[in-house]
Amino acid sequence: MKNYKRYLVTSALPYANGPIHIGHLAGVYIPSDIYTRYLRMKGLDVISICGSDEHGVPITLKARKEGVTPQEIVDRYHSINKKAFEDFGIAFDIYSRTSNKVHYETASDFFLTLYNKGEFTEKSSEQYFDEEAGCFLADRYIMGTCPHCGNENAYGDQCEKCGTSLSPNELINPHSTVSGSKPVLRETLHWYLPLDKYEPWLKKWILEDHKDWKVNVYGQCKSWLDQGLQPRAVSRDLDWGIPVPVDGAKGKVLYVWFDAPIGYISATKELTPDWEKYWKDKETKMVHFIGKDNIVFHCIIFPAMLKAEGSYILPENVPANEFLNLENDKISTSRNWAVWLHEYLEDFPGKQDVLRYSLCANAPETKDNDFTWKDFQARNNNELVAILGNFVNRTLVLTNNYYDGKVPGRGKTDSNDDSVLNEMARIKEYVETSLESFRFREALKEAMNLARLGNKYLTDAEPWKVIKTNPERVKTIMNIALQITANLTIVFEPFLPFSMEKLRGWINFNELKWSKAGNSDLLASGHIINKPGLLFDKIEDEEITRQTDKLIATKKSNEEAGAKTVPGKAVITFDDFTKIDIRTATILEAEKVPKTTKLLKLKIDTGLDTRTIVSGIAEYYAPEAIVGKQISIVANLEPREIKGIESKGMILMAEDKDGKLVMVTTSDKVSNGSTIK
RNA sequence: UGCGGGGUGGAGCAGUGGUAGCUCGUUGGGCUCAUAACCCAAAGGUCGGAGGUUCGAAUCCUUCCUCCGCUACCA
Repeated sequence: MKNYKRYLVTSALPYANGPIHIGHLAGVYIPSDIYTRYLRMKGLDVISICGSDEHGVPITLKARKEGVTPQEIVDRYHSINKKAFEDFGIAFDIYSRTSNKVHYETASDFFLTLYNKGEFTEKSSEQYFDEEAGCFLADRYIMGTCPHCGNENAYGDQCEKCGTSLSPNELINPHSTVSGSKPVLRETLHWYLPLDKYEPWLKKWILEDHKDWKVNVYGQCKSWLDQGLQPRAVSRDLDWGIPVPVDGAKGKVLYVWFDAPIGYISATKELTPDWEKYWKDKETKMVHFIGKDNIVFHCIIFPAMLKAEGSYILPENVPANEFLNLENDKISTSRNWAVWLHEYLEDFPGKQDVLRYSLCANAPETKDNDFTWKDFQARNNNELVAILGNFVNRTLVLTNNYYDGKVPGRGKTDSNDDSVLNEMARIKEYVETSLESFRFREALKEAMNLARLGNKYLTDAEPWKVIKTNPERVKTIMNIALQITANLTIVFEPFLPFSMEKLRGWINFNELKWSKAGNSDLLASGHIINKPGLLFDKIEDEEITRQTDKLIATKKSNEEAGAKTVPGKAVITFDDFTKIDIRTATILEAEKVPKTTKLLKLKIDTGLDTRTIVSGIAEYYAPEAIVGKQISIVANLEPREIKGIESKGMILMAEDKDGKLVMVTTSDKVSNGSTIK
């Protein structure tokens, strides 16, 4: 393993439009915190960088919705999240923000360097422009009718009703959410980073030189590289963000994905005047902690930017985690399906380490995992209380009883003593190896094995019995139990900093050097320990029930919200209505469109003609079951090509609130082509 | 749909060719220093299904099913 002079650890910048939840913690911030705490304990030169990502369209939308400025939004969540991290002991050296002056300068300079080196290509394209407001509209600023489900409040990038992703020019009757006017297409110029140019280099750098990356990360990169990279726009027409620092770029800002990772650099600048040695010296090891949604930015785009700039180092590893679910359901901010950090601390004050422990022990390192309150309780009661807390308690109580809190001297050891002491040293190595390779779950389990070892040692040695026959021997036993306790404060420090601080206070021990772990003489004979308390408390069923009830209530209110029928549409004239040619028809043939999940190709008799219609009903109707059925169709809809088949018309379907489709038919059989009015 | 990542005892996971392992839970026993905590033992798996390669497969190949993420068809 190469030895580096210093470490630069970055954690994904949380987006400042909402609070932090357990998914963020488990995926990114707990691993990065454990890693940096460990490196610091080794006495290495390490800095941990994070901050709020404060640009981008969703923040401006949220601001508009609440009638405040974007700055107010980011100020709010920046301080909430900064505090949440502090409260949980996530020890960044700096928690900065991308609305800082130093970040504006850094990002502008970065852009200019690439610009002057001719690394960008320029291209103009047609985008929607709001003539009343006098600005270009980002996708999210355009609303209109969803061509799929008829929802009149679909956004330019996605319809939130049916989940379809859209592009603005697909919307029917698009209108600007800024002024309400109908936008027009207008030419606009943007700068692109030609990722394709870096493809050969990226292929070598990742696919050949970094085979050691986690399989999910490597696989995702390989997939992108195999498909071929496209130039990517680095600017947007928007007024919230960092202005593009060149002439003729009025009203244009850096695209948020370009500006955000540079935030790592500017935060470092803000932290130390020595920032360049962390970013530009090959002796620095840079590690990005992120979630799986961020892989492409940190493994492909940001490295390409750094490479294009030329003077920066590249990440040595990008240990991305998968996602955490909550009680079998995706965590979702908008559905309030989450455990928010600030709420957790209100319900479980002082129990940061319990959450840290259960999230790390169940971290989604190789696949999506599920957080359940029952598991949380079990981890606390059966592991933290029963194994770690109990061992510490047994040891300290016995020491106080027998020796009045004075560490007894160790006499001659027997073979069992020796093997326990050797095992202690070996556990340190295991924890270390696991941490170095970003296997935090495993590292934590190994650390817990030290407490298990201690429990077993006490039970085997039975000092409470031996004290009656051979008090000298008990001194040795208790000395060893106390050495194990002192060791626990070191190996658990990265994982459970709050509890270990408590424990160090009880045993008057403040040696936080990783190199001391495995040492069997941490507490000298005669060393005085204090009266202990309990390291962890049991969590009763009622507390867990309160949490699950809370979630059940959330689910219920979501269902009620979802059960609302689609809002009514605007009034139309009778003329409008008569334009629609609705008639009965019969399905003659039906077959599945190959390589699709939802599409059926139908041949139908409309009374006027026989025609083909492609319909997205395959999930609800089997082809053979619907041949011969009489249905209703819109006969005069503009033909459209779907998966290479021309579809002439649309079959009427009733869609209920969970998206189930049911055919609209007549109650009695009528002849094909009967009009419906 | 395409691509990526998963599917291993009740739960959560490890295990990339050589007798299937860990933590928790369960059952039985022991101990009493300890927050009914601790220690020992046992039960529990045809390693998603089906084919194949091999002396030998959870592990390699083919194919299918299924879950998650990104992506795509719903006129």
